[in-house]
Amino acid sequence: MNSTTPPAGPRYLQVADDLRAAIAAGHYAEGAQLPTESALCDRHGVSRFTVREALRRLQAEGLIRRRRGSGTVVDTVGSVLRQPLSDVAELLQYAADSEFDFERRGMVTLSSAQAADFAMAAGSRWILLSGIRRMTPGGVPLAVTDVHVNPALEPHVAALQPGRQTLFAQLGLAAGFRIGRVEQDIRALAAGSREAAALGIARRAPLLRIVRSYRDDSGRIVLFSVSSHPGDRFTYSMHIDPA
Amino acid sequence: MNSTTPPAGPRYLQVADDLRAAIAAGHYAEGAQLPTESALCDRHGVSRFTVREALRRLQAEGLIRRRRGSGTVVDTVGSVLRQPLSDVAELLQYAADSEFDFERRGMVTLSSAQAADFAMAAGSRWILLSGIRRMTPGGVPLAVTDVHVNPALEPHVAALQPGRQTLFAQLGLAAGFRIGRVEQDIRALAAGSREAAALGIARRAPLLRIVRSYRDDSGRIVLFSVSSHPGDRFTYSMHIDPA
DNA sequence: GAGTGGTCTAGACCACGTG
DNA sequence: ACGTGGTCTAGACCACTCC
Repeated sequence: MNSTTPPAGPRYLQVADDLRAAIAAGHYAEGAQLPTESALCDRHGVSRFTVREALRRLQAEGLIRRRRGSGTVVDTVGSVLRQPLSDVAELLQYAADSEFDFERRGMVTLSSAQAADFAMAAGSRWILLSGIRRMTPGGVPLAVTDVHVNPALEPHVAALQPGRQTLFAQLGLAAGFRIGRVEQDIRALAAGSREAAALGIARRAPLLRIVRSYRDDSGRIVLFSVSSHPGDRFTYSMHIDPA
Repeated sequence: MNSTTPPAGPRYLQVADDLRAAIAAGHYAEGAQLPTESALCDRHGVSRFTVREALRRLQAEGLIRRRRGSGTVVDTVGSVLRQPLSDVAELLQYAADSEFDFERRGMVTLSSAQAADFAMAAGSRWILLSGIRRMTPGGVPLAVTDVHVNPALEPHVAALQPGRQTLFAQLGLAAGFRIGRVEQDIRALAAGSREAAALGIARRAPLLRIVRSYRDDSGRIVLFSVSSHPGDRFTYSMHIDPA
């Protein structure tokens, strides 16, 4: 037997997780210099390729900023309502920062109006779960969300748990598929009576509507969610880094 | 002297441009298989590292989709109002798909309310340009936009041209800086009288408000823009690919 | 000039999808 | 079984920033 235990996935993810945890633990403050690439190579006993792949991930998450000649610095802000979105990991992270309660509402068939609204196929059938997302349990509602699950996953729906894990991640675990592409459409519209009541805002108040579709790695739409956020309480934030 | 002319930047960008052009020219239809990595290595006479970096860019743009074991396929949709946003190149591409007319409105100082609204510093001073973005000249307005330019760039403002090039790109060319980070915040709010009149919608109708800040590579905010899109006429669309 | 990150090579082994 | 893309090594040279 070997003295080392290499259980987890790629090494660059382990390096990235290490750095992320160190930043979260406050070992590197905002604006602080991170170790150089060669230092990280030594510390983790990996090649520069691996270290650079790890740093690439952190940069995509907006956690660090890099400049040739200068080095790598921590570049993050802690505002809770900001939702940086660079990759799927970040998308899932957002879910972990808030609380989701839902109830099953049965099977639905999309009308042509809904289909156009959600960019989905008219007449398609889905298992509907409705819920509310809050920053803290019992706190101010951040969004009212309708989650539509592919009926093929019916056997796993009953086991879904509310909380800080995305339904998508839970279904993936239970049904054994892996994440593929995520698409999302964002628009503004006026609150209807249902959203107004659930969010505690006026009818016709501005809403931010986010429709996300999640595909597995074979391209099948596993579920799509329709989230309505009160305009005065939610800002969707993201960034893009060059190259 | 050598027979080859290596004028442009990194080789992976040349490879990426070649592939992008080939896809645009229809040599690879939507869903078609692209050459394998090793084939591209041979064709361009570069290492696999370089080819993979090129393919990584195209994947970030949403142009291709890759799966281990299967291969690389073209994966694009041509809908005009969708705005995939994976990197700065895509952001600039969006501008090229629409038409922007503006006029100079003079120097402004941000009130504390505006500062909070835009996530900028109160009391900061900017050169204000106001304009309207349309899909086609004289067509339906897509957005009304206020562009705030850093006063340090005053000498170059007079030379700015309306049209299909972003003001940011024009300023970068004129003032000689390079693109750094782009950040954007998206929220929903009710139209005021100015937006209503400019966009031809009702007062208090829902608006999608996008605030974008552009930094050069030293972190200075070169300009920020505040765009208001009519909720019933504009959907912001993006996607995220795994890993 | 010393040190940083950016680009690049020529190999290697592996996990996965498809025959 | 084979070919695909995913991960990884151990080097190298370069552009850039800072001292």
